[in-house]
Amino acid sequence: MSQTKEIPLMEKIVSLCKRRGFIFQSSEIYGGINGFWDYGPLGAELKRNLRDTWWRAMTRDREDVVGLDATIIMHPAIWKASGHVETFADLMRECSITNKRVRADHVEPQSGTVMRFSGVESPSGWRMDRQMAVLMKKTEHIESFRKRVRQMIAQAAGDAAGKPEELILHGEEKIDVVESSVDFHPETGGILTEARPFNLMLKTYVGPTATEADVAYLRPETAQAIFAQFKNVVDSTRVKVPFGIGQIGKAFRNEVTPRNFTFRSREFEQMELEFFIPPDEAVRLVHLSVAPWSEGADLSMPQPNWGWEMWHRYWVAQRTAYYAGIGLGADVLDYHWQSKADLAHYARACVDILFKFPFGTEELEGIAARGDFDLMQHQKHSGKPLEVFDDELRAAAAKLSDLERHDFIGQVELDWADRGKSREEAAIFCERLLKGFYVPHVIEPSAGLDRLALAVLALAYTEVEKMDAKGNKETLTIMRFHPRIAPKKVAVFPLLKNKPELVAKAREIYETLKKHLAADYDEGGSIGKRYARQDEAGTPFCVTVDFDTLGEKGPELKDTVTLRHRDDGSQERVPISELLGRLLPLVS
RNA sequence: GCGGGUGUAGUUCAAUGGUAGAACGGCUGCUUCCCAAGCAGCAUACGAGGGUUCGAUUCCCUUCACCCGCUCCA
Repeated sequence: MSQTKEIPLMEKIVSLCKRRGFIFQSSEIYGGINGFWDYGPLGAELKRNLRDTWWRAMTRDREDVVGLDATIIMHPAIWKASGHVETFADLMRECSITNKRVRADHVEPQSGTVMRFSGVESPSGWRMDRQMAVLMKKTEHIESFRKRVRQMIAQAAGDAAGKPEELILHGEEKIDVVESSVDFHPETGGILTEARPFNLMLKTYVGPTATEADVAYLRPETAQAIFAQFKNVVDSTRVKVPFGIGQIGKAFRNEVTPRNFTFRSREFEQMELEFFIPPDEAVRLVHLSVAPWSEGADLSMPQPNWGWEMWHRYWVAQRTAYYAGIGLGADVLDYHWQSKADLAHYARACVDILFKFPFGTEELEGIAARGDFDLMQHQKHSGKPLEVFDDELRAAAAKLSDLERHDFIGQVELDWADRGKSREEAAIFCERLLKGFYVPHVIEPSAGLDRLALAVLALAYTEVEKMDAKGNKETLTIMRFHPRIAPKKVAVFPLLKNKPELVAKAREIYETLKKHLAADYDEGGSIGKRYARQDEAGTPFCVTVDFDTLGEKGPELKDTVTLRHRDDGSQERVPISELLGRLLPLVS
């Protein structure tokens, strides 16, 4: 048994997920389907708990956020407005050696000699018998060309091919001389594949005819529905900026390479908040200045004079506190502030909250300050105004003198010019703003539920070495979930299953507890085995009914049970009547 | 999508051109049993399709899935 072959952590987690019913491969009996995963009984509970903690923290516990539950398939125009379809129109071609992708209409014409290799092999025995055509540029020396080809192949093949300089190229021959050809990759010179449309949106047809006119998409993010329903929410709920709309739901992406278990899958669940705030210009008009952010600023309570930057920081702090509340503390999280160059053109700032997964530190959530880009896009494409009206703003604007008004507009034009916006755009914005109207800006904390589930699984996974009764070393697995998110909160056992009095009492306790929290009942195997089973399920508490419970040792222990704690195995004696009161606060 | 690797009970592994064996887990029974105790018994697997062969889990091809590297990631 002490056969210690080191199995990577991720593999152990995947095994446990299957063994205990957290996560299964989708459609497994048919061989599985790439990029899709199912949650088993324990996983479904875990995911539901996570979903609930988010919903509670982001909507119910707040006065300024409301919820939405929109459809997965929406009007295709939404994806045109959002920019998602644009990529779809792109025809992409790939270098046939490195698979580097270029837009078909962006290939620069090149001239040179086309060389063909019939294969390559390395001293380690690796070989590739594929024919490869590569363009040798006019200015390129044959030796540096060969070196470059070897490097390309080595890189594309990864570790298997070994060192690039040791690769042996076979069957080199000149096959053509081309002038201004667009069939070779501008960087690598590798011959390009046929152009093909490239888009990560999953496509379907609405209606029975299934023609091009019926094309619709499964949403690649839940956010757009929130923008599309912005006006309805505003009109139906008396919300007032600043406020947010939260949504949890499935999204779909035709990922090129689903990887890392459930981390990148093709069907996944998002938890997104779009939090709408006034543009800084409106804040300045009403409050004369915008609160500047600096390190250590008080972010505990939103203030009326906050601009986008404070709001953005506020949400980073809120989300960090949320993660801490379910056991993901500062020690396992990291932050990546995107540089100006990485940012999408419309975004003002974006921070990724990262988790230290076994396969690397990867994104759990992105919190973006998106300006008014989204609502403006939908306003433009739908032709429906998505402005809000603000009495206070209009009153403040009305108080301005002509000179102050002029100065204000001038300042806005200057600021906007810095962000590449035209004077006309600034003028239209000012005109509306001074009448009390604006299109809200947005802060978007967007989290992946499946990623979060994977993170808490990885974090919870703990192995404990132990000597068994025979003196052999054995490894026990404990899933140390935060009690709030644990799939099962408590398990109830009779010490022995062949004593009807013990069983009856345990059943009675179980029936009572399960009305209030996710409970489990188990009488199979020895008591130690049952504890171990619950440890693997991550159940934080176990309750055992024994002979003392029945009063066999005297009246003072009658109607008390053993309460056993998962993380340290400690036990205490608790009256049955106090159980629920003890457990409920710990798990909710 | 490209290259490499891997597919055998629920899990981790073994063996074999003549249809598979273990450990753990699961189930049943016995046991005043508090941390995977013991005893007895039971069930469960060659990813899928095709080919070669008298016969394929084993060899070949295709396919699917998983892992790694590249690529992609609104």
